[in-house]
Amino acid sequence: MGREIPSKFESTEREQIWYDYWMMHCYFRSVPDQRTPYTIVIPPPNVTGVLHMGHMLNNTLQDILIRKARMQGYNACWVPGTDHASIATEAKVVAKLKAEGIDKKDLSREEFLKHAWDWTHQYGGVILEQLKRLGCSCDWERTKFTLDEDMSAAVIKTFVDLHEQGLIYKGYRMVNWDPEAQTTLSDEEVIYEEKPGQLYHIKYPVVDSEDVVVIATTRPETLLGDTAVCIHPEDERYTHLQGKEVMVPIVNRKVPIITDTYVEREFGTGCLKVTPAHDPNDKLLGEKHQLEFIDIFNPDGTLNAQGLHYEGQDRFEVRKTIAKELEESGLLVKKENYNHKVGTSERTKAVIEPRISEQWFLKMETLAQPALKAVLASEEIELLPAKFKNTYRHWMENIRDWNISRQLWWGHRIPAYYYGPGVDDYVVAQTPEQALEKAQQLTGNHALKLTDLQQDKDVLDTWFSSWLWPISVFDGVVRPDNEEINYYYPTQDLVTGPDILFFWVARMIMSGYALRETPPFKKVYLTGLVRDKQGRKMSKQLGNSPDALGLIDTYGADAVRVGLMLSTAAGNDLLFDESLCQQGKNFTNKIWNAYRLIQGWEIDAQSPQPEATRLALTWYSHAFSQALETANDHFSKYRISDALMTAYRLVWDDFCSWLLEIVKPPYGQAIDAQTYASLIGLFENNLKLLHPFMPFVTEELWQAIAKRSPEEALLISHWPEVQAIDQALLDNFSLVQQLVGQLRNFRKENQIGFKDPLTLTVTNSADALPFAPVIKTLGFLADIQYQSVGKDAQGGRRKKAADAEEKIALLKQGLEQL
RNA sequence: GGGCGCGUAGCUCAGUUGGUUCAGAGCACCUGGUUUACACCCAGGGGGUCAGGGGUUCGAAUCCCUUCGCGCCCACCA
Repeated sequence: MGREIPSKFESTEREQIWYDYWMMHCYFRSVPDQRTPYTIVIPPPNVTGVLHMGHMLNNTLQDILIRKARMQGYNACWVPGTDHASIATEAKVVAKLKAEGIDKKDLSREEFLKHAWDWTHQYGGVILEQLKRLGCSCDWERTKFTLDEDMSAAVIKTFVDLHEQGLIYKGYRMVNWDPEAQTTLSDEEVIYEEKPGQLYHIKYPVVDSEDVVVIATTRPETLLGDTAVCIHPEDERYTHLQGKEVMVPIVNRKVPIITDTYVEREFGTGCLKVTPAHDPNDKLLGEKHQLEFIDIFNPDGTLNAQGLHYEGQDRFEVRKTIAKELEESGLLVKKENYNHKVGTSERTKAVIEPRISEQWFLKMETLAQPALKAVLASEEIELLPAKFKNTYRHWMENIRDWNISRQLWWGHRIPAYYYGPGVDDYVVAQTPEQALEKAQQLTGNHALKLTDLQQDKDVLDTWFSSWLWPISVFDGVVRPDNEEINYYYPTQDLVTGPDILFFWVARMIMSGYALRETPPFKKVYLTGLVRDKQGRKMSKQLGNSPDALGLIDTYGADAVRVGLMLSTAAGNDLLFDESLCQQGKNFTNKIWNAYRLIQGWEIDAQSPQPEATRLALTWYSHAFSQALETANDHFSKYRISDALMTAYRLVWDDFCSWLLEIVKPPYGQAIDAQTYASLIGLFENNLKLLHPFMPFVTEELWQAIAKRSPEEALLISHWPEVQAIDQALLDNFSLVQQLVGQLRNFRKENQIGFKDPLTLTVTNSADALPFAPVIKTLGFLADIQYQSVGKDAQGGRRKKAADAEEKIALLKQGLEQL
């Protein structure tokens, strides 16, 4: 690169060039060696996703951490990858096929999976390419996908092992059914939303009597599945009904009136209809009182044959028409408006239907114990910010078994093989061959063939692969003693959003202790949500999410990174405003122009270094060390935003506004060689400090300063060391800064131009005037004269601040005497 | 219903064990400046009853109580 550099940093073009340069020389590649490892595993984004603000935020943070660690001499390893996201991806593929006129129902499992893989191959790499544009220095050769063969092997092995330990079981349970995706969801995937609804009061005639009971329900359609009516045993209003039967309207089914203290007498009519197949509480009642379970729904949320003449109609449609039918037959007493919480699917937004079905579960209680201890008692794992510890504890202490089966095709298929017609006629094994062997042993039937085995149709919850991520990416599940897992694991930091604290973080902690008896990471940095300026969550529906790549195109990746980091304390939401990117861009430009100034000077090897310059350079090296120390401290506390602001002010204010203004040679004159060399050295340190935040512009300037070999790239240079800091010197300089300000005001107030020479008279109290030559230079002073005014009273130790104030006051006086 | 957190300048936020580094930073704003790195700039400036009230203390943004406003998490009231 020649001496001429453009007047602006051409981010779009140059960022790409530097990224390719790094990639070509493979400096992100890490292999185990003598150094201490510093490892981060990426929260794998959805394979078919595109980069959004949340990704930019947490990946910028990870990149800053990994780049700084790399510069500090750690063997930095950031493992990238993507998640197959079974329900989300399957939903997208189904929608795409539908748009093409293909119904999933008409496809075989194999045909559907082929479409899903095609989709994955088409879009799978997109988000990773976008991360490269952000500047993420991941170890790309290690890129993993949660459905890769080795990842899959880890999942299957874990399932088999946990099953053998008796932790995985099959259960006939009430689960959250998503009629849209037609699969079950774990409790964590259900979002409860307050929704307006209606409370219907319905008459149930008492058998062999003119009497009726009135029940209140928000879901009248479920009466088709009613198998009892329940009252409180001590409710005097209904004592006379105990032991009798009622007739369920429409279906005309005789059902018993049962009593249970579960019923709240004050709510509604104090009389509860019991639908064991479609309500978790009713299920408990049903089991307790041995009631019949009648499932009235098809998987898609329409009614089945139990729905009589409503068969085939949608549940919400039936709710309306059934109310109408009841009204016509005079059984509807009233309906009132009522707000209630409705469970919806996190992914499809469909209203959840509680349903009884056969599912696979993982027992959580024993797994949770060490994970709870690790965060709360031993603090082997630290959550940042710590306020999430409470939330974590609450969840872990009340943990429920994890429903890990999903009625989907896109995912890891459950390794259970049925050899007979019964629901329990199965064996669990890693391969069909092993399954056959087991089945033969178990049944004693050695005539069993592979074709006699039927593999379970369900796949595993996506998180059942993600929870192994920090271990499986190093092949630590299948080969638990390999060199890589022993070297890289446990990882250091995990950076992710608090929304997946339970889905993912807690479960990784559990798998870490279950599989390796160690924590998967030491710190968890929980970012905030990215919100818009009005504080609203960014979402596609609102259309308030800026186009992430568009921002990079407009401002450059460095600027966007700085913009994001400027106001983001751990765990605090980030109110994002594009002007932050503008601020980032302004800073990029400022750094760029500082270099343009320096490199534009002629160098004169002969001319001596001015005293003011010598002093200023000394001061800046101390100021730099102090800022570095502060920034290091912020980093150690994961206060990334503060670390950046420290560097920002150092470079903008101290370096550009003070140092460069002092050393700047008069127009047309050359700079002495010694100063130039020192200045370049100091500027290089600035670049190192800024590199983790703004990798591109700093590398560009680093390479512009001198021709460097790939081994000398800034990316792998060494983080600066903190030198001894002379605090007195720094204090003195801040006096200088104050005094120069006073001088400027003095000129302004008295309308004295900068060309007019001034003389400052200093009394002997301030005769230790620090940095006099600097003051002379910056204040455009002709001279500084010292004047004795008698003995100075120096009684005792005066406070530094008071002393300084006095000095400034005296100096001011000196000015007024001019 | 239970739990956690927040409220400091116009905006976004620092403010560690109460005290002369306590009222701060960045942005925004106002005033003045540009033939000589950068107007994506420079110099200066204004601006806060630290949500309201009460208490503890020699002393409170900081600790306690209370009211109001906001956010998040958990929970089976039909």
